Amino acid sequence: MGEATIRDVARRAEVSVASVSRALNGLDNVRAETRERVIKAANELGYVPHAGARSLSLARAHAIGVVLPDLHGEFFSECVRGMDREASRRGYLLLLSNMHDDSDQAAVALRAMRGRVDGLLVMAPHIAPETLEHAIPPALPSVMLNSHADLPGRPALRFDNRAGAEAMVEHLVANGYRHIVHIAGPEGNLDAAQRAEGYLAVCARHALPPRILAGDFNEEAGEAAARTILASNTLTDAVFAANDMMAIGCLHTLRSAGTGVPEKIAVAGFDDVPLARYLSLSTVRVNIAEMGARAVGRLIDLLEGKDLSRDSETFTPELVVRATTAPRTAPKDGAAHA
Amino acid sequence: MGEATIRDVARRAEVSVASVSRALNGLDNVRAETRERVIKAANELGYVPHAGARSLSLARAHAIGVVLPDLHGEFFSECVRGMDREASRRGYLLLLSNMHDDSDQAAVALRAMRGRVDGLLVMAPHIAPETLEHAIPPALPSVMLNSHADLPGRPALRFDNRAGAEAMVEHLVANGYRHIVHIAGPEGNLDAAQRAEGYLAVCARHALPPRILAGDFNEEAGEAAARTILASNTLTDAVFAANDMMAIGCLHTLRSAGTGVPEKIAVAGFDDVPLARYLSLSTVRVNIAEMGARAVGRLIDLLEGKDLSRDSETFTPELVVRATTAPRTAPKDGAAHA
DNA sequence: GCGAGTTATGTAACCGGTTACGGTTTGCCG
DNA sequence: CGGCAAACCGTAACCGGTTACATAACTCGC
Repeated sequence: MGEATIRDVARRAEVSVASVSRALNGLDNVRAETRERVIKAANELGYVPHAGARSLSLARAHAIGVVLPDLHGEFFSECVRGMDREASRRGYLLLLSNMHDDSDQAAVALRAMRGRVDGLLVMAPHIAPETLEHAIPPALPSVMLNSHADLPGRPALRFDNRAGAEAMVEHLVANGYRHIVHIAGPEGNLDAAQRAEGYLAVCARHALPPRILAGDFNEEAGEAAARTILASNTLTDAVFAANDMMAIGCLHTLRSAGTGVPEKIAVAGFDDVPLARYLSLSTVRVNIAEMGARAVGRLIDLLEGKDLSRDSETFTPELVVRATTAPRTAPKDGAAHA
Repeated sequence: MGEATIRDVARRAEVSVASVSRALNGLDNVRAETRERVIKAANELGYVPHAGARSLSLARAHAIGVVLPDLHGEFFSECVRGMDREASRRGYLLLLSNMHDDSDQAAVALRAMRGRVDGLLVMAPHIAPETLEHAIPPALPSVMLNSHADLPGRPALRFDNRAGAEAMVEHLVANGYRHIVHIAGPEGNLDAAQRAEGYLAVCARHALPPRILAGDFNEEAGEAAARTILASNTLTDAVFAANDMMAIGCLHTLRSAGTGVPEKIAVAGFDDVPLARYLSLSTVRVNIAEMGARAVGRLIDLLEGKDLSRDSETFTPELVVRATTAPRTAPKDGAAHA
């Protein structure tokens, strides 16, 4: 039933287990003829080393644990794709574990990694730093992605949501929009909070009246926000949503209601999901795959002692201007939506 | 440096390692007072059991390996999302490994799983069955996803690409289209081949002239196909692409060239990516997340001896009719594109 | 107060690898 | 051919858990 073990190979090649180990791992203190006998026996038995046992005695698993929150669509796959690319390039496997917005469950997930992985990649923008610090096994090297604060000894990689949001709102202002509404992301989410901050900063800078509608990163929130905007009698000539999905929901609802975008109201999002291009939605692009790959790279450097600087890194997102924020054509301060 | 081991806990609680193991694993032959002492000691030391060692002695890793090809966007994330949901519900972790279209690399990836996972989930629509069978460690229970043929002893889950394609082409015929071109997927890909089969079957059934253009599942292939169609003087009133991305590329190029969709040429895809809805693209929906979850469920049943029927399952995809295949309005056999 | 029966605990083997250490061969030299 | 170093190889300990088995402690009935 069970697979062949190193002892089976040893028996068959008529050598000791030590020689088998040495031969298969390419150590040089093995006679060529012995090595061949071993390799032959291993092939005949279809021997595959038991990674678990190996990592136990080496204290090295050649795997890294990835703990992600519930990410949507592209975001998740891009992130994992980037990580996987770098990991497999450097001979590591990825152990995946979602953490469904629940910090107890997160702790369980993190503990389950002990003894299976050499390091951890943690993305938890919704969990408080002290909770997190307490949940991560202290001896596991780890790299944080987009998390709240820096944890001592663990480099953090994040993108500058605030700068991205500022760039977008500045762009709107430059294109003549003055009554810009922000659809916020979920409460307590760090990305969302930083994007809102950027929005507020630009409003303050230009003495524009800020207005924030609640949202949760889902399309429906964008639709609801659009209805609120249409129903209210507050002047609005642009909407900056905290992510693309909400922007898209908003865009659709506005257009369905006969409100031209961008003629009456401009719409902008954040993330640059593939859909955005097709809808000509102006947005802010974050190269999440690259960040994932970089995070894996950093972690492995750390594991292999190649990187002793535990510095954090910030990725600056890129403004992507498309048709939904075309320069305002109506009179400078003319009525948009009443 | 290293984390606390079970022996440290034993020492501190002044009991033997056996008692620690028993106490922490909830066995009942431990005095209540002893158990408390052990738990206290474990907490004080921040002890977390070493999963690798544990799985070595239990011969159970509580992890399952997932080997996927290079999937695009949503497809990948949906698949992994479904798997993760079911896996974490049942207390398993996912070990992820991409297999970049290269069968040697696939073999390496599969071997690396030995001794880390209890079973395997393999999606490899591009790898020959015999190669695959040879590459999978024979003692590892596994479930195949969308792979070529059935492998003995390993259940396969797949969706009925052929039926989906037939449904779509029948729909086109029912809506009055007679000159339907198919944009094929990559050579050697099973999904692609089956979709083409479905297309050919319906053409034969209605005595329509089949016409297949090469493609590779990427958007550019759809664009190229559109240009070919526009340039050729063969009559064409509908395009059925083997996946949505090619359909979308085709759609854009046709419209940019002033060819109305669906007035002049209808366009249909396969997969129902989120984009499809926004572009009103008719397509065929496959619930990949559900299939992933089901695959994990089957595998765990198999591992835990709950499912001894090694039957394969087929998921039937669902026809999603949208605007790009609206009923033909022009004269029954009028000129479409010359 | 003593033996049987029950329950709690400890000792040590084991899972499948790696590797320090010591022993045996081999090769080379004088 | 003796002697020594170098090369090769085997034995056994170890990684950190689990658990069969042996042993100790405790209960109970008489």
